[in-house]
Amino acid sequence: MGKKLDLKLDIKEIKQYDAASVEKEIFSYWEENGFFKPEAHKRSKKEDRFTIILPPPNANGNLHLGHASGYSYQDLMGRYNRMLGRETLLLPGKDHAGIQTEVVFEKELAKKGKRKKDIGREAFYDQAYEFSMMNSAIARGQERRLGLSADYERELFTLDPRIKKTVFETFVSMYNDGLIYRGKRIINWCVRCQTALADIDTEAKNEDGFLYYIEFGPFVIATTRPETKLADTAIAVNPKDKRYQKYIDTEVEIHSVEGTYKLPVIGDYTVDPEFGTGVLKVTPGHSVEDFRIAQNHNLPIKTVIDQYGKMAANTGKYAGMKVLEARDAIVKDLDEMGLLVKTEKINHNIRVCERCKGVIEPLISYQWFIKMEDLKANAIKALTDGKIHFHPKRQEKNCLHWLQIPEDWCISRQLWWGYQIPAWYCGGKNHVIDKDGNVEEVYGSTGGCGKIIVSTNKPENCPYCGKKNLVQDEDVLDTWYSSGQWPYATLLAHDADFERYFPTQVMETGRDIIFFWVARMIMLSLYKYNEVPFSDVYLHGIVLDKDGKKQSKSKGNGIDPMQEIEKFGADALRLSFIVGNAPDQDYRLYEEKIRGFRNFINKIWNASRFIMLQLDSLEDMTQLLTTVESLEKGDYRNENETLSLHNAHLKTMRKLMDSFRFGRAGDEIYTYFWHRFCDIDIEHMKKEIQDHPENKEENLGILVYILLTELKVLHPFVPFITEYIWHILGEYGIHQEESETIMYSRYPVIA
RNA sequence: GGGUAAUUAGCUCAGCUGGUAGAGCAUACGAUUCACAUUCGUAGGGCCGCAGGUUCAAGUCCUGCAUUACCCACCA
Repeated sequence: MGKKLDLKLDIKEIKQYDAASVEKEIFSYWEENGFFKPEAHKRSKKEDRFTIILPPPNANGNLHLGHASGYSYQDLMGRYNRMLGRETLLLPGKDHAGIQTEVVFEKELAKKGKRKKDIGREAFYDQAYEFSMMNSAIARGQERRLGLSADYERELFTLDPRIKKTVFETFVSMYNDGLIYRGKRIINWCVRCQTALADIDTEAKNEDGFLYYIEFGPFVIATTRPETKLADTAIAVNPKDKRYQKYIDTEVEIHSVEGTYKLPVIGDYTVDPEFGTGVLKVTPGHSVEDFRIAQNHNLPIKTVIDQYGKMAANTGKYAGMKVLEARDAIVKDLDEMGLLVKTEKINHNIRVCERCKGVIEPLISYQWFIKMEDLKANAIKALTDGKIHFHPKRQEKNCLHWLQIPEDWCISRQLWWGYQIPAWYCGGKNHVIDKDGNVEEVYGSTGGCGKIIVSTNKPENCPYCGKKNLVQDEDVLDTWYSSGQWPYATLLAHDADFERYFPTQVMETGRDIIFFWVARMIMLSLYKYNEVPFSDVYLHGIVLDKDGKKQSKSKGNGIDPMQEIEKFGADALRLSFIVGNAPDQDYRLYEEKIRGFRNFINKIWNASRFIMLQLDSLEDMTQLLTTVESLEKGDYRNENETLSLHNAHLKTMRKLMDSFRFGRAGDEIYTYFWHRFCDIDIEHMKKEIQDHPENKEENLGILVYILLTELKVLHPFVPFITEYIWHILGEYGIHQEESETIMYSRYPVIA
C-alpha cells in the first residue's frame, strides 16, 4: 500500500478537534492512494457502477458558495455509492464559459490598458486560455480542500482537443442531418457584447417608459419605439375589430417624418384590440413579433438600426444617431408636424443581455441555428416516459414547459472565445446592404463556388469546385452547445470510459440551469445515442445570504467558502449546505450556522475520545472485539433500546439516502448522533460501567460498534473527521480486515 | 397574462405516502475538576398566513384569497 495517514492529533490529549490542521493531509492520503479512481473498486456489472459527471464551474474566477454546495451533494452521493460497493466515478471539469469569460477577460485586459482588438484574435484566445488554466488550477485546489473525491486524472476543460473532437463530430452530423442550418432570422443582438444571443441568454427587465400616440394615415397608433417606424412595412389590425375591418387588404397613405408613402393594412389575430388604439405598425426588421407577422403575410423587411445601436444610413437626417437620440428627435419632429396625439407613461418589459444587462436590439441576421422541433419532441417523450427522475419531481414540469417553446436555438456567437465554427465558405463570405438597409450574405465573391463546407477539419480544397480559397466562419459556438454534450464528450475523452460509464446515474445542479444545460444535455444525448444521459436529476437550493438575498460579488455580500473552511473545517461547511435543507429550496447561510456544525464535528471527536479513553483502561481487547464482531453480524439485535433504536436509525438513513432526501438524512444523523448516542447512550453506559464493571467489555463493545457504524453513515457527509477517527480505531485493531480507509468500508446494512 | 414555490416558536428552517407540533440559534434558570463551555440539564414560547371543503382524523389532501420570491410569455 502507498501513503499512510499520519495521526498527529492525539485524541487522548486534544479536547478540541482542529479540522484545518488535518484535513489537507487526509485528502492527500486519499488521493495519493488512488482511492478516487473507479479502478480502485472495479465491478463487472453495469448496475454496480455509479457515475456523476460534475458540472464544470466557469474557469474565470474562484470557487463560490454555489459551487461548494453543489460539490458537497455530489461528493455525498459519490461517497455513499462507493461505500455501497459500487464502482464510482466523479468526473470533474472546468468550463470555458464563452461570453462570460470573454467579458471577464476583456476587463482583465482593460486593467493593462489593452483592448481585445489591440492584441488580435489568436493572442486573445491564447491568453484567455492561459487565464482559464490558471483559474482552473486555483479552483481545483479549492475543490480538493472541500474534500471532493473526484478523479482528477480525468479532469477536462471544455475546450480540450478531446472534447473538441466530439463537439465537431456532432456538429457535422447534425448539419448533415439537416438539424443545423445557416439561416437569416431575427435574433437577439446585444449591442454591448456585439453578438447574437439565444432567447434563453436574454432576460426581461421591467422599465418605465412612454407610449407615444401618433397619427398614422387614417389611424392613430401607439408605440414605445417611434424610431422603428422608419422601418414599417405594414399596418396590422385584428380582423375582428369592427373599427378597422374596412381597411384590411387596402393600402393607406401616410404622411410622416420621412415623407409621404403607402403601407398595406393587414388583418392578424395576434393584434390585441385592447392595447393602445388596436392598430399595430409592423416593423419586421426590429421586432420579434412583427417579424413573425411579416413571415405569415409575406411582407418586405426594412432595416434602419445597425449593429451598434445607431440609425442606419438609410434614415436620412437621423442616420448615425443612437437609438434613444433618434427616438427623441423623431418625437420632436412628429410633435412639430402636429402628428403626436399624446404621450402616456407606461411600465413594460424590455429584453436585456443575461450577462451584461445591456439592451437587446432585435435584428435580422445570418446565424447558425439548430432546428429544435424534433429534438424537443424526443426529450419530451423521454421525460413523459419517466426515463429521468427529477428531485424534487415538480421541476420536471418546469423542464417540460421549456421544451414546449418551439423556437430554434441560435448557436453562433460573434466572439473570439470558444470553438470557432467548423464551417468553411468557398470563396469567402461578404455582406452587402440592399436599398432597404437589409444585410445580405454573399458567398464566393473572392473566387470560389460559394458553397458551405462543414467538416471537423479544414478541407484541403473545396470538394465541389476544387479551389483552395476556403475561409472559415469567424463566429464561435454557443458555450452551451459544447456543454450540452458534456456527459458523453467527457467519457469519450478517455478510452473505454464511455462504454463503461455511459449513461450516467445522476446530474446534480441548481434549477437555474435546467433550461440552459439539463434540457440540452438530454436533447443532444438523445440525438446522438438515443439514450438519456442520466437517470436522476437532483437539484439543490440556491445559497442566500443572511437577509435572504442572492450572494454575489457585485453586492459584496458573499461568504468566501475557503475562509469558512479555514475557520471551521470543510466538514462543517459541507454540513451547512445539506442538513435540514429541502431539495430545490433556497436557504440562507451565515457564519453562526457553520459554527454550529463545527460544534457537531467536535462532538463526534469527543464522543470518540471518551470511547478511546475507556478502551485504554482495558487489559485486553479480545472480548470487546468479539462483541463488536457479533453485533456486526446481527446478533444481539433488539436486545435493548439502545441497539434497537440504532437499528431503526440505520434503516431510516438508508431509506432517506436512497430516496435522495439528503437534507432529512443529515438531520436524522445529526439528531441521532448527538441527542441519542451522546446524550443518552453514552451517558447511560458511563453509569453502567461504574455500577457493573464486570460488564465493561460488553458495554463498551456496544458503544464501539455503534461508533463504528455511525462513522460510516456520517462519512459521506463529513469525510475528514470520520476518516481520521476510523484510523484511530484501526490502531486499536477494531476494523482490521475490513478496509484501511473508511471510504471503502461497508455501508451498514440492516436486514 | 401564465406557472412554481414560500407563509410553522423571537430569528433561520425541517416535517416522506394525513394519526395528539420538531431542530438549531436566541432567551431564562441551573449544573459541571470525572469525553466535550465548540458541554450538559430544565423552562418559557406556536388557533402550522386567512377562509371554506374532504375525512373518524389535516401543518400534511382539495378549492378560493392574501402577501413574498423566482420562472415563463410577442403586449406593440
